[in-house]
Order: sequence, then structure tokens, then C-alpha cells
Amino acid sequence: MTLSLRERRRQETARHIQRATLELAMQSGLENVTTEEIAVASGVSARTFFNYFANKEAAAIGHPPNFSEEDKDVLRNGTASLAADLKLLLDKQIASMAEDEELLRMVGRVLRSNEKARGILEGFLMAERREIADCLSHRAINHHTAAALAKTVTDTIGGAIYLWEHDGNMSLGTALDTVWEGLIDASRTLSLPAD
Amino acid sequence: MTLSLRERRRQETARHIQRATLELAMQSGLENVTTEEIAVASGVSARTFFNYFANKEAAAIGHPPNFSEEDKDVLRNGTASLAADLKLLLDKQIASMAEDEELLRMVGRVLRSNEKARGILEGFLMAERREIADCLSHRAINHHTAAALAKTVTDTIGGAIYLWEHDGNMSLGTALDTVWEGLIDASRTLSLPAD
DNA sequence: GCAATATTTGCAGACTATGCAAGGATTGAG
DNA sequence: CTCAATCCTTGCATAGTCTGCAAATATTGC
Repeated sequence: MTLSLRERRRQETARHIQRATLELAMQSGLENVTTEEIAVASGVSARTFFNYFANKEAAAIGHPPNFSEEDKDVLRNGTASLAADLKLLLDKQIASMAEDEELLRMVGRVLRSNEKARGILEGFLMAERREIADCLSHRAINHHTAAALAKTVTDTIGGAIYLWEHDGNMSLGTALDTVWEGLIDASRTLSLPAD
Repeated sequence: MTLSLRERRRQETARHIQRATLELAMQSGLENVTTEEIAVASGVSARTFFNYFANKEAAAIGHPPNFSEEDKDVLRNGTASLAADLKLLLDKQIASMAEDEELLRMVGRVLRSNEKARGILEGFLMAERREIADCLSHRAINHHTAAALAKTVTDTIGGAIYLWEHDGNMSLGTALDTVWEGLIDASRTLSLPAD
């Protein structure tokens, strides 16, 4: 886990560029900011900007951290109910996001107004869902059930952030609990009466 | 519901451009097709192309049809179980998509390789989910439950198409049933043991 | 057939993104 | 410390995206 000087600098520059991108986007909207302006604000050349991110939308979103092996082990070999283990994962993810609420708010604002950014995020989420579904494959009835559960994870995080952004002074954790309850209610609705 | 000559021509040109875009994309990949080429293949000027679609990704996806009032009424005032009414809506949507499987296959292929296209589709889906959640607001326990149910609708359609695309000779309808079962199983998992 | 209204088109111009090659910085070995 | 290998940054050239504008063309309703 020790990074070379080069790697540390690279990460730092990437974060730096993301900040600059988001701050400019908050002022004028990402559409109205040029890559040139972002590069200047980040202290790198326009060409170097594209060595770090494929485009300004990707710069605004940044490089999201991967799931830890620890988290995935809980999903694979957890002893509690599946629902409880999933909720645990959600709590952890939301807690880590709550560490920088301002960043989250800025990213959220970009995502709401920018189609390309939404597409890039979808790409990240697809990869995450694949990972989660993989971890669940032993515990779920079959592949499709695992996929449906994985989707609920990313959806619930998205829903919680959305609620937190729109409902004035609800904490991220409370928003998660609220959306989670809605999900459980929806699951009851779907599973109880039909067939 | 009668359209003027102008409106009919406009729709026809739009479909024409979508076809041309998709056919070129199948040959070389959408990334390697220029808007100029699409315009020539569609028989319009490069400038006119942009009067119809904001970009080539939007042209590939096309203008998806809205839900009919009839469909929405079933959601609002259906007498069967909510799960059954939702399944009905899904069956109808999938049946209408099955009318042009080649188009669906081409659009799917673009979506799998193009981030921007995924973002545009997400935009359409968000709007659909809002509509569905709105219809469900009276029948669901609360707003969050309705939102979770609406999300399952678009997710299930997406999942069914994905399955149909990848599993050799499964029909769209069978794919939908399979994904739907996975969803029901997932719902049972989430609703039964926890709390 | 004519005036009002919409659509198409070409053109100019700002912005995005990539390949390439030169120049600079970092690294590890001696 | 020094040198060679390696990696990173940068400027430049270039292909492509997309918008505003104004002239030309087509459609509509009267």
C-alpha cells in the first residue's frame, strides 16, 4: 500500500483538477467552463488535463474508490441476514461519502444537469454492481436474484443522496434509512400478494 | 391525434436519421462515424442533423414513445395487486419493443459501448420513473416506496433486454419473466427475514 | 396565388480531444 | 553523485463537435 512519490503526486494532481473543475462548474455550470480554463485553474497545461481525465465530466466526478476486500468478504460470507449485510455495506458507503459533503453536493449538482456525466457515473455503477452480484452469487437463489439485489444497492445510495440533496436538513444517514425503508416496503408489496 | 404534413415528415426524417446512424454505427462503431457521414447517409445537411438531434448518441437512441394514458390509468386505478399491475405494464412495454428487435439490438449495442449514450438514456428513464412514481403515489405506502417500485420497472426492462441480448435464443418475453422472477426472489429476501 | 410561418442550409467560429515528438523530471544502479 | 532508463509534461497540428446567424426554400391557411 506504499505509493511511490510519482503515484502520490499523480493522485494529488487528480484531486486538484477535480476540485478546480467542480469549483468552476459551481460558478458558471460545467457546460460553460472550457477545458482550457480548468487546466489554468489546476496549474497544468491543457494537454496534461487530458492525461488525467478523458473529459471535463470525468474530471468533475473524479476516480471513485473501490470496495475494500473487507466489505466484499462480509457480502460473501456474512452470517447475518442478507438484508442486514447489505444494509451494513450501504451504511459504510454512505459514511465514507459523508466525510466530504461539499464534494458530494458539487458532484450531485453536476450530475443533475449533465447527461454525459450521468453516463460516466453509470459506467462506474455498472462495474460496482458486477462486483456486488459476484460476491452474492453463492448466497442468492440464482444469478438474476443477485443482480437484482446488486442493483438495489447502487439505487439506494443514489436515492439517499438525492433525498439528502433535496430535503433541507436531513443527514445522509437518515436519508439512507428513509430510502431503505421505502425499499423494504416496496419489496413486501412485490413479494407478498402476487403470483 | 392527426398530425399535419409537417409533423409527419418531421417524424419520418427523425426515424430516417436514427436508422442511418445505427447502420453506420454497426459497421464502424458510433465513435468512428462523423456527424457529417450520418447527415450524408440521411440525405440532409450536416446542419439539419443538429436540428433533429442534439448529438449522434441521441440520434442513435431516437425519441422513445411516451406511456399511453391507458397504461397510466391501470397503474393509478388498477384492481389487481400492485405487483400484477406492474407486471402488466412491463409486458406491454416489452411487447412493443419486440416489434422491432433489430432496432433494439442495434441500440443495445451502442449503449454498451458508449458512455454518452448511456447518460442520455438515463435521462429518459428518469423522466419515465417520475411518471410511474406519480401514478403509484396513491397506492404505495409513501413517496419512497413508489420511487423504489418505479425504479424496479425501468431496471427490469433494462435487465430483460440485457438478458435477451446475451442469452442466445431466449425471447424477449421469456427474458422479462426470468428477470421478473429474480426480482421477486430478491424482494422476498429483503422483506422476509430482516428488521 | 399570396402572405405568414417554419424549415433547411452554408458559413464562420469556439470548443473538444488525440497523436506526435521534444524537452524535463524521477528513479534506481553503480 | 552521476548516468542511463523511464515516465511525465507540454506545444503544436489536426480532425471532429456543435452553435448562432442570415439567406434561401418550402409549407400552410386564407
